[in-house]
Parts: sequence; structure tokens; C-alpha cells
Amino acid sequence: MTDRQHERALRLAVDLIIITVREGSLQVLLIERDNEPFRGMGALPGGFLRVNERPEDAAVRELREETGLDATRFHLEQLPLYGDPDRDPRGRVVSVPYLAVVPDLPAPVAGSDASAARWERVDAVLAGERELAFDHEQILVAGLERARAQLEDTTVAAAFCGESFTIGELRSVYEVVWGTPLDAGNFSRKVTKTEGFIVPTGERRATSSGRPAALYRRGPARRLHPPLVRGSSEAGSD
Amino acid sequence: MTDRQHERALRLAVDLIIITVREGSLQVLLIERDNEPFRGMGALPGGFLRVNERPEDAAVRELREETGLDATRFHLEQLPLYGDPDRDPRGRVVSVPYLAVVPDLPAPVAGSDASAARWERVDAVLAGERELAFDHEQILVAGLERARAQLEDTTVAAAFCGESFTIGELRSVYEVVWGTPLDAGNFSRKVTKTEGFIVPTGERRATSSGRPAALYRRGPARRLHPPLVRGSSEAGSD
DNA sequence: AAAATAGTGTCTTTAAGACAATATAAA
DNA sequence: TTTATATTGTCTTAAAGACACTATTTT
Repeated sequence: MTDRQHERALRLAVDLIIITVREGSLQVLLIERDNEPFRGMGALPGGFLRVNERPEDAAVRELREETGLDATRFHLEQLPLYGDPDRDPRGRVVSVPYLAVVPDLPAPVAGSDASAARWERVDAVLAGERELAFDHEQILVAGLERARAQLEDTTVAAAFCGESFTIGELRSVYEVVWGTPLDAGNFSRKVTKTEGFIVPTGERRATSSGRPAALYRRGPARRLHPPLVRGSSEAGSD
Repeated sequence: MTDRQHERALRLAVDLIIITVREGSLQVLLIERDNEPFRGMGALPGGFLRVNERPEDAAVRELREETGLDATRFHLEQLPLYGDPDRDPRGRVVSVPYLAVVPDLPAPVAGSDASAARWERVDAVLAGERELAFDHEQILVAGLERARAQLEDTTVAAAFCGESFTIGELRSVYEVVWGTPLDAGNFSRKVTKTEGFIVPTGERRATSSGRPAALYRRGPARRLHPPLVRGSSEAGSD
């Protein structure tokens, strides 16, 4: 078998699904492509793997280059790759998606390469208001489903919050990401009784109105047993 | 940025973690390498992706070439890839693992390419009795953990069994894969009451001794809710 | 006081898990 | 009859879920 790699060299790309909860909605970090193909369309941040570079290192580097974010502060989870031969018109590009869940950050773009990086509402993107380049919508959908599943049996929801947060804020993360209301009382009991999920700081925070809530920070536990199952509670305030 | 891919071309390989329950133990399909590097050592079946080939198609092709098995009959699940720059002494090779759970098959090797394919006990391999090439032991361990987790909330255990099977055989799959005994009565109730997991054939099968068991085949359900949780029952026959 | 949100009490239901009891076969 | 495995019964406990109720703040 002859070595004809030069005919159509295979390249490996990393793509980043960076999601957060902002302004009461689930949002994803997108860049605007300023090169062909798909010029002007939205895309997940990402880029090609360098020779002798580990995929995860490439993900951290690309995120910094394109958005100014420091991914070493977050947990990046590698998801199954996308490798259809014709998924990229530029040639044979296999994409490795990385998922990160981050708190509401002040501004995604610092003094960065592609300064067109910005948060966009996931519901708007999936409703077709913002068309994504390549198969990035498909990759995004898979990443979202993964994140939703992760909320069930990991403590990753706390990664959506800042350093300290109230139980109501944490519940809001679940509600926004899952798109379903949860019973406030039952949720409160669940997270406080799950060893190591959240630890009280002793302080309180006054919200706009109502009784001020106790503040917590993320605990050492990373897995939730028993899990916090989706599609459970239907009760809301209305 | 210059295009210097030819310096060290990146290749994508697929590796297959094919596991089964045979002779009362969990076994994995391994080949013996007859080329350098790692000549004579065990390895997961696999090989390089061809240009314009989808990764999953490559997995099916390599499995057939190396072991004679037809992977289109099984469900192949893609796992996170391994891409450290120095994981393969031949060059820059990124490996995509695929996991498949199969019933006890008559003989893995037909008239195949590498006729050295054979089932080996997972416990023996992990005990170091059989050293694996590359980082295949690490890949195997990740695949096994994935399979164990899948037993919890999917019906994949039935894929370890033949066309028809008894509840006891299904339970044995769980016990062998998880390495823990389960309570026969509780297990029986759980799987029969989970809608769509197994459907009775109406027949019975006489085992070596004892009351003959009813036969079932796999049902349409693919997910288990509520899940069948590991580390649950400690009770066994002794 | 009224409104709003935080957090607790309590009841019901579901399911897990332990383990006894029964059923049906072979030796 | 003994032994072995299958299957059902029953009780206990853990946890989810519904929802009423109390607590503490702002307006």
C-alpha cells in the first residue's frame, strides 16, 4: 500500500463549546468567521492542531487566541469527534470538540486575535437565527446534550456560578440549562444534603426583594449520588 | 503560518475494544502484533483511517480485516481519542477508540488477515500477564469503565447475550462485568418490570440443574430509567 | 400590610435492598 | 429426598415529589 498522504492531508482541528448562563439564558461563545469558507457566519472557537501538540493543549491555545479566555481555569471535556470526509470544504479535517462550562464572565474578548468573539443565546442559534459554519450546529447540540446530562450526576452546575452563589442561583442554572422549572424547596434540600456539593460561606446576600439567601461556594465533590434527575419536578412558581 | 505538514504527517487510527462474556469471565478481543514496533505483543484490533473514509467505516473495515467479525451487527460507540504526540513511535498517530459489546461468538477468527486474533481474559491482561502495545492498556481500561457505566442506564447488557437468554444469564453479565454479585430476586423483578428491556419468548430452558428458566429476547428499550445502579446489592449465593 | 424570595415540615409514592418463602427441575 | 436454580412475597428504608407553611427581607 503506497503512501499517498500528500494527496489530501488529514488535519485535526479542535472546536470549543464554551457555555454559560447569562441574562437568564443559556449562551454559547461564538466567533464570527472572517475568512472563507463560511465568511461572516458564526462558528465555534477552534483551530488546527499543531504538530507535536496535544489536542487538549491545542484547545487551550485556540481559546486564548480567539477569545482571550484562559481555559486552564476550567475543566475541558473532550467529546466524540466529527470526521465525515466532506464536513470541511477546505479538505480532510477531523474535529475534536471540547466542552467547558464557565461562570458569567465579564467580557469574553480581551486583546485577542479574533475580537469578534461574543456570547449568543443558544435558543436563538438553534432556532436558526444565527447559522453556524461547518457542522458546528450539530456539534453544539451534542455538547449541550452532554452538559444537560452532566448536570444530573455531577456537580458541574456550580461551574456556571461565580466564586460564591446562592442556592437560588444554582437552581436557576439547572432551570435554564434544562429548560424546566424545579421545586425550590426540594432542590434546596437536595443540594444541601448532598455531601460536598456546596459548602456554606457563612455570609448572606440580599437579592432585589425577599429574604436574603445564604451564600455557598463549590464543594469538593464532583459526582452526585444519587443523581439529580431531569424531568422530575414540574412545579414552578406560576 | 507555513504549511509544514509533510515534516510529520498526522495519521488517524481507529482501535476497537470488543468485549464479551465467555467462560464466566469478561474477555477482550486482542490481536498479536506481527510487525514492529511492539512485535509479538498484544494489541487492540485497529488500523489507519483511509483518505475519504469515515472513522466509523474504518472501524468496521479494520475489525473485519483483522478478526473476521462483522461489526455492522453491533453497536460501535466512539470514545474520546488518544492524541499524545509520542504515543506511537512510528510517528504522529491519533487513535480513536470504538467500543462494542458482543455475545459469546463461536470463533473470532475466520479466514482473516491477522489470524492471531483471540479472546483474552480482561483480568489477566490488567494483571499484567499480557502486556499491550502502545497505550492500549489505558484505552482498554477507559473502554471497560465506559461499558460498566453503560450497564447502569442502558440495556446494553442484553448485547452480551445471544438471541434468547434467561434472566440468570443476563444477571451473570452484570456480575461478571461489574465484578459484584447481585440479588437474583431483586434483579429479576427489576428487569421484568422495566418496560421494553426484555420480552418473554414463551419458551423455557433447562439449565444443568434446578428449575428451568423462562427465555427472553432483547426488547426495544435502549435506556433504563430508573437506572440499575452499581454497588447496590451485596447479597450473593454464599 | 403586601409582595417576594428563602428555607422547613410533612405526607405520599416509588424504588432499592434484604431476605424469607415457594416452584420446579435434576441427581 | 436432597440440591440447585427460578421466581414471588414481604418488609424496611431511602429518596423523590407535591405542596403547605414559616422566615426574612423590601416596598
